Amino acid sequence: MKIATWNINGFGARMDFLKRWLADRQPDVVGLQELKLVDDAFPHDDFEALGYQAVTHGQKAWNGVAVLSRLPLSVAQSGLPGQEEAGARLLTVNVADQLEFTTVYCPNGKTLEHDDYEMKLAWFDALIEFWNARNAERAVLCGDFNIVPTPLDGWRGTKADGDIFHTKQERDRLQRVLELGLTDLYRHKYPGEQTFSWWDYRGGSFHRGHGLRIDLILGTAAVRDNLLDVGTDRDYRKKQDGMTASDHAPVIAELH
DNA sequence: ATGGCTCTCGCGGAGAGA
Repeated sequence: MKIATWNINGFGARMDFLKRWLADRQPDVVGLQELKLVDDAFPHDDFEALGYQAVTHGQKAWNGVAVLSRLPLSVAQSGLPGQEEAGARLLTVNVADQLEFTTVYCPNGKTLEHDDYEMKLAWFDALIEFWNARNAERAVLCGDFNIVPTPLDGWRGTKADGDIFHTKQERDRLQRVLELGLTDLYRHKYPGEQTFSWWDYRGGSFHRGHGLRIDLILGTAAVRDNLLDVGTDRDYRKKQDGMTASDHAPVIAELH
């Protein structure tokens, strides 16, 4: 089973690029973030023609998450309880009674002084509470976490410590998520390697290697123990036949 | 660098992203 997470930065702007990627990589289950699309506008027929059932939790212009799957899906949770005002950022589905799959678009925070930073921390507290109440043996929590887990995961290393995305408060929240029984699949498989999943559009960041690893696939022990491989799909951070890429690349994990 | 791209809304240019 091939699972993936991808912040597509606008479904409308990325649909053709997304279809190309699905046909090329053939993932079984995909969590998408930043659709910036209302649910009614999602072209389900187009994706069913490609073999994918879709479930969306969207909103106009901002945020929005979805799961695409080649296996039957049922919705378990749409929206993080108590955090509705933060926007459409969480979707949990059951995949063919084989896997509980949650995708998240965690708040950005903007700056340490902005109200959104406190909102980000509170959102993570709610996520921890939400996950703590779940108990599926085979579960995945994936998405855009908007936190750089350790200095190894950002191009500026320890020089970025304390900046937004790199604060102790944010990293402590992520650590508490992991302590709920989840493993960061990439870091588990490649303990000392550096890879990124996001690069700024500006200033040639991609080609200069100025990126961050903020898109994560976390799994329970049952998922981790069935991990074959995991990595960033860097080719899809690049333009494809004139189609612009998202500023995030897909992250793909292959499981037994 | 003092955010230099790209997205959405909507028709100009502002706000957000990370």
